[in-house]
Amino acid sequence: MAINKKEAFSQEEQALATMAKALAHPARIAILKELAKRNECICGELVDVLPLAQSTVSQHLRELKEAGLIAGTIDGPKSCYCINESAFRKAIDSFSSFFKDIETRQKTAGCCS
Amino acid sequence: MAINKKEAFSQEEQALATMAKALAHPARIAILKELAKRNECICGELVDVLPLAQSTVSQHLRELKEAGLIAGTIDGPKSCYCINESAFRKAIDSFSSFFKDIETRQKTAGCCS
DNA sequence: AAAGTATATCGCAAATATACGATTTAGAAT
DNA sequence: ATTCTAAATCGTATATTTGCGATATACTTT
Repeated sequence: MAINKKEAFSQEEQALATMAKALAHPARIAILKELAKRNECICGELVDVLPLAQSTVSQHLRELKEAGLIAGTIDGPKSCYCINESAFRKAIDSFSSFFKDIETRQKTAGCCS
Repeated sequence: MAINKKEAFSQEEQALATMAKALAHPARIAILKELAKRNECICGELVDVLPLAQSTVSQHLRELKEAGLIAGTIDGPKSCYCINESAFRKAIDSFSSFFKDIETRQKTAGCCS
């Protein structure tokens, strides 16, 4: 019975929800912070920093990559990841305009606040 | 094997991930937009607007309520929901400072961009 | 009191996410 | 060529999410 009804919503709503989902796990938040902190790409150092197994970290990295938030290149036997700035900025813009939209419409207090 | 490792992360990371999760479904994005649009609280009109069954909408509303993003009061036989402005603003601040943090650290281009 | 209306909750099925160990892949070093 | 190292992928177990119909709840209207 759990058919995916997500397609029934607007592109914009779907896109924002997808970005939110990419950020919906503390491990992925931590990964993004760590990547930004080090600036230059790192790889398995994340495994040392995070309280997760190597395979689990790899999985989270793939999710962030699929969402487009990070990019990865193979550097010898290691893998090197970094933040995809343009995609990230687009994500920020989506969130910002959504938040702004909510805030500007919300002029007066609702009946239950 | 899927023990919850979320507690192993910082409070801040967990809180942000929780907020992101609340926004991680297009139905919940749509609900928030609709609530903001109408400003005054509405209830089951959401069921008419959304392509989902009444029980499913109710479930999404509960999730948003648990995340603190909306408030609900019982108004006779109907239920009345609206955006919890202060909580919402706090959420916006969390996202903003996270994004800002990422952006400011990310001065130079990473090795794989 | 009885019937109607609006919501919430329960129970269930299916899909997806989380996590890990084991294995595979691929380049580096001996 | 063999061994080593780093990372991705596979297989699997469990947890959570999504979705719906059916039922329960609670207030209104008749």
